[in-house]
Parts: sequence; C-alpha cells; structure tokens
Amino acid sequence: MKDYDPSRYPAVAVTVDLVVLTIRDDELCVLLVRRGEAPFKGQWALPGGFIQPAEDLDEAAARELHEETGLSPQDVYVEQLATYGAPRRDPRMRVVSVAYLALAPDLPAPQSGSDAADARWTPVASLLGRNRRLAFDHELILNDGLERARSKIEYTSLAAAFCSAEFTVAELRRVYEIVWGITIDARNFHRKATKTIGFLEPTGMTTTRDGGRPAQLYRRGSAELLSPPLVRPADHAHQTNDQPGA
Amino acid sequence: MKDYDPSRYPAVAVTVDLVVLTIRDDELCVLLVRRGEAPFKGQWALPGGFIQPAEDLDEAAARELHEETGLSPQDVYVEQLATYGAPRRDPRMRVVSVAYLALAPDLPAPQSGSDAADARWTPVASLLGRNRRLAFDHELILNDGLERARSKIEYTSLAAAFCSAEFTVAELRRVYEIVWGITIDARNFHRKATKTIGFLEPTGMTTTRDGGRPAQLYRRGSAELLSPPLVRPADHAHQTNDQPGA
DNA sequence: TCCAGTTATCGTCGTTATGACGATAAATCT
DNA sequence: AGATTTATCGTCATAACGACGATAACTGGA
Repeated sequence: MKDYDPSRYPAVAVTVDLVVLTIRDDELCVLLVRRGEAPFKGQWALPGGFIQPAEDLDEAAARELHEETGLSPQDVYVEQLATYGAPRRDPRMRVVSVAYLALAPDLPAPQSGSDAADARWTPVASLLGRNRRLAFDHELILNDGLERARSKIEYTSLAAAFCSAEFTVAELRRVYEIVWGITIDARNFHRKATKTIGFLEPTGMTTTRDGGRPAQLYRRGSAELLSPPLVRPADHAHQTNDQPGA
Repeated sequence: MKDYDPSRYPAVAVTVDLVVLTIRDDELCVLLVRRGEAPFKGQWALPGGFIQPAEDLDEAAARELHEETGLSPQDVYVEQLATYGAPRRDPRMRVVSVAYLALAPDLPAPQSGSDAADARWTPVASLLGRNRRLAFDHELILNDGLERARSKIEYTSLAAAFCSAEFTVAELRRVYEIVWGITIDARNFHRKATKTIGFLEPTGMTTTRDGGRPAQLYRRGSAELLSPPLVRPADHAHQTNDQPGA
C-alpha cells in the first residue's frame, strides 16, 4: 500500500552495519568495536552507524568502512548482505539495519582511521560458544555474513579479495582452507585454480616469500563467476529440510 | 556511530516490496499493481507497503503477500532479496525499501485477496524494452529478483516452488527452460533430476496430464542444496575472459 | 482394432572434471 | 652438500555431463 502518505507512518531509524572479514595469522577475523554507550555499553558490536540524509545505502557502508578502518572501497570488496528489522532489536526505538559484508586483505593499514575508540580484529573462532555475546542481533548478522562468504568463494573469484593484489596459488588455497575450515590437496587445487579461465591472471613474477620453490604470482582474474565452481565438500552435519515461508 | 540517540536522526520510512514470480501459460510472470495515487499514479509497480510498528520484516512481507494475492506463506517460497535506499527513490520523503522475492506455483487462487484495486500477472518478457516503465526503482528491483531466481534454481531445489505440490520431471524441466530462457535435453535432465539425491521424492503415482506415456509424480525433495548443482549454460554474452595464452 | 503421434524413460559413447597420490623442480636451511 | 620445504606436473580411476539412439506406454483418430 504505497498509496498512503509515508510521513503518516511511525518513524524508523535506518543504520548500516558492517561484517568486515579478513585473514590474519591464518585465522578468519572480523572487525568489532567496543560500545562506549548504552545500550550494550562495553560489549563488542559490529561497526556501523546511521545513514545520512543524502547518501545511498552503499555510500553509507563505504563511509562507515572508511571511518572505522581507514580502508577505502578500492582495497576492499563490499556487498550488501541482508537487512534486519525485528521490532525490539534496539531497545531505544525501531531500528532497521542494512548489513554489508566486506572482504579485506590483511593490509598493513592501521586499524583505525578511526572514530571508534576501541576497534579490533577478532578471530571468529574465538566467538563461538562464547559467553560474551555480541551486542544487538550482531551475532546473527555475523553468522549470515560468514555463510555468505563461505558460499561466495565457491562460485566467484572473491577468495582473492582476502589476498594482497599479487598472490600465489598456495596463498589462495590457504584462504579456502581457512574460510571453509578444511584442508585441500595442494596439487588438485593448483590444477583447478590455474585451469579455470578467468580465475587467475599471471603476472610473470615469482616469489619465495612462502619458502620452498619459487611460486608464480598472480592477480585476480577478470571472471566474476567461476565455471565450473569450486566445490566445497558437503557439510554432512545436518541437511535441514527447509519449508517455504517468510 | 551506534552510540548516538537514534531519534536525533532524520526519520526514514521503511517499506517492503515484493517480487512475486510465477509461471503461467509457459511464461514467467511477475505480480504488478497499478498505482492509484501520486507519485507514479496510474503506473505499474511492485506490490508492497509500509512496515507496521510491531512486525518483523519477514512478517511484513508475508502480510503484504497475503493482502495482495491471498496467498499464504505456506504455498509460496519467500526470501529476502535486497534493500534499496537511494535518497530520491521516492519523491515524497526518504523511503528505504526491503525487497522480498516470492516464488509461487500457478495456483487457481483468485488474483486478489486484495486491497490493490488493480493487480495482475504480467509476463516479464513483455516488460523488456518497454516504454511504460515501472514506478520508483522497481525495474531495478525486479531485475535483481529475476537474477536471484535464475541463480537460485541452479543450486537449490527451489524450481519446484513454481510447480504444484506434485509434479513430473517434465514439468520441472519446463520451469528451468522458462526461467533460464533456454531449451534443455529432456533425457539428460531426467537423468540429472532423478539421480540427484534429495531433489525429487517419488510419490508412486503417475499422471498423463501432459499427454503421452504416463509420467511419475514427484514431490520436492528434502535437500535444500543440490550437489552437484545444475549448471546453467554460461551466458556467453559478455563474460570478459581475456587470457593471454595461458 | 490398429496405427500414428506424443511423451517418458533407459542406455551408450566420448569428453571433461575431480579425488587420490606419485614424482620432480627449485628454492632455503643447517 | 644434503635435508627440508614448497611448487608444479603427471597418472589413474571415477563421476558427471552433453549428444543422441532406442524403447515404453499412453491417447486420439482411421
């Protein structure tokens, strides 16, 4: 019923929250900030903030990302994740939050540009089964972001977004191993990565930074979709039967 | 910065818009309503409306779906699509719209439950290159919904959401052919559909409603993800895969 | 009744993709 | 120099897929 005057409806605040993932020391990490004020004062939360009157959602996400990390959208892949709007998710008022997922390489950049007093990279593994929960529904948002990241690298070349601009096949393989939490045969992965057109673009350079025989350096290829995709071994844990419904 | 009072920020209206897809007469159709008031009075738009103070986003989507179509979430698959919030997308005020994608079988249900005076199923093909554009940014939302539907049926069993509860392999194949706009070899598709575990669940019944030799009737299987997925022939339109000889 | 038409279903063949794993290459470390 | 480490190439068996022939089981008409 778009036909009613929008201003007749109760005001809602709209925020943008960020799930910024990176890989540090062979661990998948998420950027968290410690809240300085109520509600959830002192607890960890995803970085985010209110949208400005004149900016689009994507712009708000890019701005927040820059404010919190100093990262520019050039260095980082950003996409919209999902929107969360449960009536009581913020005790102060109705707040609808548009979540964004960002994948960043482990840049030497300082952690903060940073208007968040206390921001840090937290290994996601350390957040599981933890008593110190995240603020709001950010745990839910984080899990959705993780699942999105895990599935996205199956059929796109986005795993390379975790690597620096030039990287080796083995470094890319480590990304998959860390994000998926499995080990992958180096030889089969090498074959797959180098034979999938558009995945890797050779630079002609080599590096020995990972030790052993020098490895070719590649850049991220131009193909957005990998065909065929990399198959993630099915998580045989519990394939739940999903019923349609909102 | 989550730490400011939300009420200090300019009010934003939040709506839910629906991309409801179904297949009628071998065509992919989307539910559109004709707007009765300004802005965009008289133009076609996606159904939708403002969220209520006490309802979650998914609930708002289910409510709107029911109001516009009479369909209940049991009959229809619904998932959140994306959120749109460009500053001027609604000329009246800042409106952020959370779009949902719904996939419905061609039910004999009446078109309206219906508070929209004028609602109808429109073949999406008839909207391409058309001069009568949709209201707001609904054309963009529709395209995103179509792309989501096209890719979603690749790796899930959701194509069955377009069929009635019991369906034949050929009916399912028609769904793929229509949504993807291609033709598929009936024999290879039959092999793939019946051999992919969790895709189809046999009922033991047969039907001759499509003519010819009686066909087995199936229900949608319990697997949410198809492994391996059905591969949609790559759209070689402009996949920029330039590989210098490698 | 019998045959033509239609659709369903099964099977075959060659090609490609994949998992397991052996072997060699080219650097560093001791 | 030899051990160690990592990169890269190859082989083999199996699975999945595209193309397509063949057969099965119904319906509608001659």
